[in-house]
Amino acid sequence: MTYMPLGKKFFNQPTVNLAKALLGKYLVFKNMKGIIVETEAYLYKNDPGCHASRGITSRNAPMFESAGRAYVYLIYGMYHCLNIVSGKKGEGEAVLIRALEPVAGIEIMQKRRKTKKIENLCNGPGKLTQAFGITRKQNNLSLLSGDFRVYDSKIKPEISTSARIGLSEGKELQLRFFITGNRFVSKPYSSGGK
DNA sequence: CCAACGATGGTCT
DNA sequence: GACCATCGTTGGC
Repeated sequence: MTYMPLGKKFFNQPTVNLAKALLGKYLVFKNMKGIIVETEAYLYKNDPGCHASRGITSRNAPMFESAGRAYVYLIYGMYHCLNIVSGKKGEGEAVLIRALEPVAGIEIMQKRRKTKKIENLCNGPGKLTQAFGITRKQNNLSLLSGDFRVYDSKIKPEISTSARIGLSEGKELQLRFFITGNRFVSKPYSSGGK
C-alpha cells in the first residue's frame, strides 16, 4: 500500500464535498479493500430523509459525533448500512457508502456473499457490509486509526449525480453520487423505490 | 426482460 | 403496531 490513510482534514470537509471526494478512494477493513464507487449524502438541514432529521436517538447518536467515525445500523432486520459521519460535531450528517469495486480479500467476500460473481459482491449497501463482515460491532468506530480506514488514491473519477435510492422522504434531493459508467455501482431494483 | 413479494428484527410512536 | 437509506427469489411476458 503506497497510499496514505486519510485523516481529520479529509473527513472535515462539507458533507456533499466529502460524498464526492470519497469516490475513487479505497475503503480498507482488516484484509479487505475496495474502491468506493457510489455514495449518498445525508444532511442535518432540510433533509427529512436523514436519520438525524428528527433529533438524536439511541440509534443515530453516532451521527452527531465528530467526522470520521462509522455509523452502522440494521436495515430490514437482516442487512447493515455503513455510513461515514461527517459535518460538525452535533449536526448529525453522514455519507452512506452504497457500492465498492472489490480489490482485495475477494475470496472471503465470495464466501460470505455465496457468489463468485465479482460485480455482485459489493454493488449495494447491504451487500458490501455483508462482503466485508461489517456489523453493528463497527458502529461508532473511528476511521482515524486502527484497521478500518479510507486510503487516498490517484483516481480522479468522473462523477454522476442523481436522487437517492429507497427513501420515502427527501426523494427529490440530488444527493447520490457515483462514478460514471462504473459497473460496480448498485443496480436499481425493478420494484421501484417505494 | 420487468414487476411483485417476503424475510426479518431493531427502532420509534 | 408501523416503519424501514435492502436483497434474493419467483413468476409473467
